[in-house]
Amino acid sequence: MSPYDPSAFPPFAVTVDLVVLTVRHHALCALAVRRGEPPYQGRWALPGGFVRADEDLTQAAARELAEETGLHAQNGAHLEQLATYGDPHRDPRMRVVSVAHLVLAPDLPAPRAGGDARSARWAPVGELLHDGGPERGPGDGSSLAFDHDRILADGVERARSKIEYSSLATAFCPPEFTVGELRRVYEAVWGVALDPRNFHRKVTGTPGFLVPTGGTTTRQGGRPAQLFRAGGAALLNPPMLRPEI
Amino acid sequence: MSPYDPSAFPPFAVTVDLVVLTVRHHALCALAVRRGEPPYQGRWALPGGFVRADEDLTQAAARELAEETGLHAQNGAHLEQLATYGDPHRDPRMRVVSVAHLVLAPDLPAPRAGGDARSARWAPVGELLHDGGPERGPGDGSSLAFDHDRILADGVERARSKIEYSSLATAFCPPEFTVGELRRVYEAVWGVALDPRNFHRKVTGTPGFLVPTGGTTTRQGGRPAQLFRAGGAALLNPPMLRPEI
DNA sequence: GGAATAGTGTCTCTCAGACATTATCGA
DNA sequence: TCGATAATGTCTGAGAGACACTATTCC
Repeated sequence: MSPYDPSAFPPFAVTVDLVVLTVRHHALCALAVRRGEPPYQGRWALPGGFVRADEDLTQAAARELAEETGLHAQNGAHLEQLATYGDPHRDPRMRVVSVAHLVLAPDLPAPRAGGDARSARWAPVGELLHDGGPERGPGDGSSLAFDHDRILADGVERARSKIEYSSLATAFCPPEFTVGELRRVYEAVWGVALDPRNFHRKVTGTPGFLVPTGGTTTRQGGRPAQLFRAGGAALLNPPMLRPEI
Repeated sequence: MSPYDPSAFPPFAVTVDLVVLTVRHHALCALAVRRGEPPYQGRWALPGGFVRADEDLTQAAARELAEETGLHAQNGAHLEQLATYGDPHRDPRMRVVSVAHLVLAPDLPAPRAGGDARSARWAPVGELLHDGGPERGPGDGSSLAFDHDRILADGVERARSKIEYSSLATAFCPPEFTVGELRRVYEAVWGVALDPRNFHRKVTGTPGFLVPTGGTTTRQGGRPAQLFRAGGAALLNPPMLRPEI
């Protein structure tokens, strides 16, 4: 290993980008902001910004999250580092390394971006990732700015994988939720239909996953459903199984 | 999101650090190099170095790997990004963000570091992470430089977790290997004993995991064992199950 | 023959998947 | 009463864990 030479290291800009996911209207949605300046002016992008000289990467991500959504990572939302993207040409102006973070949040009020609703929106990830139909494709102007398509795809795949073996699906739910609401989260994130009976048996039988609050709700219509809070367990054992294809 | 201001971003140094793991003598070992200059002069550290101005993060990791071990990522070794560490004070001299990478390699010849064997070694991760006994602890001079203890711990946990649901355990083996050799890899990485009969049934019954070469070997002594190559499957379904505790 | 490792077989219990029925609300 | 959702129960097959036996080599 060559020794450090503090006077001769190449300077980088370091940013954080956020993949903020939520479940709205039975669909997995990501937060997108419209770029107001070049490059990629007018295109949708993931929210993000520079890491400041005195803050940690996680702090920077939490600060950007609060600035973009008003959401604080301690209020039920989950924040974790996703991956780092550093292709030399990912930003045409300078060398930028971006540390992407993944946020899982309950369904929120309309996003805000400096108060301008047209510059921020929740978009179904299927639309953003061009799964919506054959008429769309990369490079036709509908894809996200920079390499944010890939970052978003990586974040979605992380979320889909992680709700299998962790209790993170509860991060998409309000503080108290029903088994049916939790099932609809799994169905939206995975894009599959799950058997309500097997799902109910599974989640209520996994130790530490759900804690009954004693209350009930009829907000979904039909018979009143028991309310639960997230249990303390971080890892599910045995895991939830994602149906094949 | 505040717009880019190319003239006013805080400059960072970006490095790659490597968690290079292998299985030697029935133990999971990591590559450590001795630091030749301050800070932490004389202490063991993970190999690594600066990312150059024109190279991608993965390229930088592969280059450092080749410089430290002579190992090329295409020769059976596995290289993937691990996580990024950017605490403002992780390096006392300047703001350094390190993108850690994880390498899984077969048992190699003795490491080299500029030809000086005393400045690089394979160390059992149990020793490096102070699991060896109560007489050792953080801060007593036996821990790694910078935040490399944590990086190593994260890399080891990634490896332990990933061989459950992927075929990556074969990256610790030579191109042709026996079921028993693969079992000893799992035993070393997880630190547990596995039932040879159930293990054999499991790995040979998982589609795409192992491909018989037709050859046999007696290098382990005893009855000749069939030789296998890694199959094409990247993900194991159903996964290998790590015994509890 | 003895020691070592390789390979196969059997039993049981857990659990996921498929499926039916009853319960309790609002309109 | 109807239509919605919630909750519980039964059956079956796949598979993991525990365990016994045979096979083939080198000494």
